[in-house]
Amino acid sequence: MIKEISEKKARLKTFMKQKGFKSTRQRDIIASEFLKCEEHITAEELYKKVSRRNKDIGYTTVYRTLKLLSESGLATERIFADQLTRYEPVSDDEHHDHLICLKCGSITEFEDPKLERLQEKIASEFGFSIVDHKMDFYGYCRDCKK
Amino acid sequence: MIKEISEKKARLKTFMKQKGFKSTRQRDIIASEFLKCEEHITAEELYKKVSRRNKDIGYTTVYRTLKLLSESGLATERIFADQLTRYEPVSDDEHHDHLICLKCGSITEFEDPKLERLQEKIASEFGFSIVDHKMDFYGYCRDCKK
DNA sequence: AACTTATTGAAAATGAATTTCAATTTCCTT
DNA sequence: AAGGAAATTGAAATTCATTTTCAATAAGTT
Ligand SMILES: [Mn+2]
Ligand SMILES: [Mn+2]
Ligand SMILES: [Zn+2]
Ligand SMILES: [Zn+2]
Repeated sequence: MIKEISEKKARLKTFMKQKGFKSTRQRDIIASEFLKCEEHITAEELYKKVSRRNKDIGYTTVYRTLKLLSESGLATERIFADQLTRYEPVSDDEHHDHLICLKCGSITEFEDPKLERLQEKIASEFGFSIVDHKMDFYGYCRDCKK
Repeated sequence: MIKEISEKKARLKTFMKQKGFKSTRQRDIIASEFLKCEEHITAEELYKKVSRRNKDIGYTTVYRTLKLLSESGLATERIFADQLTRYEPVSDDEHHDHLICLKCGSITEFEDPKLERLQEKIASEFGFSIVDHKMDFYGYCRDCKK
């Protein structure tokens, strides 16, 4: 997993070079912190993590770097019911959906090919071609429903 | 359908009386305009419709009345990818999901019991009990995909 | 009519996210 | 290594939808 992180950082560097963006100390720190963190993090949460050791890195730069990570394909933006933009590291190109607990806030991921196929089928009945979809379940997780 | 509207307005009145809210000219106008309008409207859009004939009704009151309509069960709040809060009249307690066209912006509604059942099945595998879900498809409608 | 309570609209406030801008840094070219 | 164009940075200002505040007004109860 440490290898995976440096591999991703290498990918980011390639992306930046290709786009004419510059490598900076800030981007490196923010990206490292992001890539090793738990999933579905907000800009503010990441800013706090980064600030712990680097008091000179600005809020704005965290926002900008998270955008950059999205553009490079290393992060995905997600917005759940609280309307905060969250980011999660992308592991290859696997797609997944989410179960969000209304009590503890935990987010569980799942993937179901049957579901994806059914979605395509429904869409095609309307002559609709799906580019993307959002599928979030809100309710109570095993621990919270008691 | 005109009967349906006045029926809903009656329901709203009952709700307001029960909650100790007052009937006002503004609420009546806003609710009427909302209930007869096309679906998935934003506060601003409704404000414009209302303002056309009633230049004295404030923006804030439209926001507040839309909230009231939600609380009374006559409207549902929906947020799609543009992050604007939209409201749609609720017809009984039927549930539906949405196909949103990325080109023309049209929103098509659908309902699929098979999909709902599959969702329950997936959730139960995680010991998760669903309270609500959000399922939006983004892509191109029949007309726009050419 | 008198009175209590809710409602209204304008303006101010909120809060996440974006933009602006002058100072600094990166990195390409000599 | 030095110069210089172009990108980046952080703080502060701005945006934009939505909410809150508050004094004036309207509703509904007695
Ligand atoms: Mn996820
Ligand atoms: Mn709908
Ligand atoms: Zn939980
Ligand atoms: Zn379309």
